[in-house]
Amino acid sequence: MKIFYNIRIRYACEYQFMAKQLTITEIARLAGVSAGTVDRILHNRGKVSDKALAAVEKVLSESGYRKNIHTSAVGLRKGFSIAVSIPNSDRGEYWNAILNGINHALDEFSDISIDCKLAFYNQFDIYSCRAAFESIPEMKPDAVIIGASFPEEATSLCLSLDRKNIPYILVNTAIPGSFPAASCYADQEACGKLAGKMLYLIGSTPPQPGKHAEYAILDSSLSDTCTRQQTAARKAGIREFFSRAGIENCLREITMPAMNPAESERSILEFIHAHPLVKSIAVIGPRGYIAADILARNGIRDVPVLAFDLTEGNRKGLQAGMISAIIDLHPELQGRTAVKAAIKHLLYKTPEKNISHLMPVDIIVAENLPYCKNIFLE
Amino acid sequence: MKIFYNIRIRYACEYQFMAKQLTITEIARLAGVSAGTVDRILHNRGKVSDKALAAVEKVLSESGYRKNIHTSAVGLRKGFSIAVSIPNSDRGEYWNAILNGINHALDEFSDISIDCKLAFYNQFDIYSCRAAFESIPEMKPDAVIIGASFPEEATSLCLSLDRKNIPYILVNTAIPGSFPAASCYADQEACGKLAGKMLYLIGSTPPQPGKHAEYAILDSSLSDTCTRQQTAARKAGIREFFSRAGIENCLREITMPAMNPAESERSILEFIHAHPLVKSIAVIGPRGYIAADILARNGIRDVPVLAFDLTEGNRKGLQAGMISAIIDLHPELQGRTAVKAAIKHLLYKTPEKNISHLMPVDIIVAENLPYCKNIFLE
DNA sequence: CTGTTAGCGCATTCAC
DNA sequence: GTGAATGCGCTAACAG
Repeated sequence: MKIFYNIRIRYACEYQFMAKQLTITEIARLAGVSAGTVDRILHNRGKVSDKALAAVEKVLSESGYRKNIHTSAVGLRKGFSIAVSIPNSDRGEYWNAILNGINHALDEFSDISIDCKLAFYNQFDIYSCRAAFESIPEMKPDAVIIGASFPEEATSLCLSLDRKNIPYILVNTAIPGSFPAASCYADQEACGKLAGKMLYLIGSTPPQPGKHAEYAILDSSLSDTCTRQQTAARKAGIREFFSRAGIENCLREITMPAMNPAESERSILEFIHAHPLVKSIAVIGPRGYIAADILARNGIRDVPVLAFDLTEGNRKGLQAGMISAIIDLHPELQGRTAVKAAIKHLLYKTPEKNISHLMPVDIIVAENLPYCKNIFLE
Repeated sequence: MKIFYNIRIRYACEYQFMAKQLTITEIARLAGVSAGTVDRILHNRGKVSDKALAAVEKVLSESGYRKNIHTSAVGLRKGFSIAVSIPNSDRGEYWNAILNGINHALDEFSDISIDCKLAFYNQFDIYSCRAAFESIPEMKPDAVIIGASFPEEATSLCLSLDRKNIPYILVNTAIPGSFPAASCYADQEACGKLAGKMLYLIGSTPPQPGKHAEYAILDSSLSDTCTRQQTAARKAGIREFFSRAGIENCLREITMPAMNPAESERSILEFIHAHPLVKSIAVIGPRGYIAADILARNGIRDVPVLAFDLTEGNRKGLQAGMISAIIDLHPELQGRTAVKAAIKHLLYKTPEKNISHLMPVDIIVAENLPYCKNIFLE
């Protein structure tokens, strides 16, 4: 938007005035044509004389006109339909936060009538994912929001949508080789670097003499392909931080069989006792609170835990002091941004494609936890 | 908003459908009255029979109706005028970020025609503040956004606006005894606690044997009354963190005469040499990078600096490694939230008053700096 | 008290 | 090719 500064000094203060938005009627008047002609030009649906076109484009470029998407939607007198396919998840879990963001955005834009169809699938069941993805084109949506767990299935859905010329937006993960209208995700390797720094910081407290310190990365093994790629990127980021900081050879790794509590507990405790120099643990998967709980129940209080994702469990772990810090990838913001991108794409008819919306990554500790939930309250 | 879940199982996935928004005409039809009557009820501008009122309210409550603020603004066929009075500041400074947030929101809501008049004043010149504040009522604005530096002047402006029944929104600082439509600010004491934790964390790296560690709070003295109140709250927060953590008697304070570079440098260096146990410094004012620069130029590399506010200078200091962490109070979000609150207040005719919008507080380090700017990109 | 009416910015249809 | 006319959700003025 253009802002015209009309500054004059008075007393000791300056005044600015915002420019008024021009309307289509106004543009038409200035160009000496009718509103209908301007509209035809804006939507390039033909049958306009070169003379009229030149006149209108001149006014358009000089005035910095932007159409009012809300009245535009009213004029269209039809809603849009958006299909969403993401993994199912319980309240307080990661994918549920993305869903919250989507719902929030639909709410925020409730004046644009949007019919949103959701097809959930089981993150660990490739067949349910195929079924969900196959049902998407059948819905004949105007746009699709895709949260991928299985790369091949996602790619095939993207290609199918490309063929049908239906725009789609990716959340949480980018899919190489696809041509989304937009993708909304956090840079996992950057998250890893941030995690590395926090792992290092929380692990150095309180200072202790002698011996060099060690830091642990805990990976919970059960997960789908996309999640594994993400955790690999996080791991690489952590290594990158330590390597850049010149702290070599201090990272230890441990895997936790996520679906076997007894075995998990055994291997974590064994690891801790075998590695007394470990000063802090980063839990790469979303279940930091489970590892933290195991440590707490076994009286291990001097090994702070760093977790990923502000899930219900991690949040409670942070409040209880069992978790020291959480890296937040803003899943709600991802969902919200995806819906906004879809609306933009549908209402502005000639939008750019393949826009990457990189999420902010935040460190949540006990002190700022109470303030971190209302980022996009209305 | 009400969401109706219309779930049916198919393949292995669930479908949900969003509810359609009802229109005023639809409400009128359901209640057996005309649209005009519904409108009168929605804006309680009287002359409605009890019977009609009851019928409409019934439909209203059952349908969870929410009016479309954008077409509403169109129907009003008039723009609103908002006056903004905040301290002047250069690009990249704190108040400029608030202004950015305001401009961003005006842009986001450019379809609602808003005429925004800005009256800047000099943060350190009470006379310019009086002049700016006195000019506000003259503008006859529909709503006012106030950024206060001088409590008395702000209070008097608030009272004057109260008398005239003009809603106002406070940014950055709350003003006791006023009745704003909303206030948008960060909890400074909470920021202090967060700063305390970070000060402690960055100060404990690398671990060192013997002697207990000390931590410093650096206060730059030149500032207006409101800022002094804020820095006092931050200081209290830092003390609170250390006291709760059971780390007693380890905080040292130093004041820096902000307008005297030579004197600042002298007193900081003197302080550092007199306090060799100091492990890290929190700069309470917005000019952390100046202190950081003094340390860097004098070869003091083992005392990490914690700063407040993502100003241009602090941002560069962080990138250059002279500053270790920055506490961000999201000034842009404050400005944006203020405008949104104003719009809400003006368009929904019966809004609640005195809503506190508490900002999130974030820790910015080198690793997440590149991702922290686009929180509310459209 | 109430329904009707006109008009806002936009998109579309339909004569000319 | 083009402008006029219509309708969307909403508000406000007006006539009964």
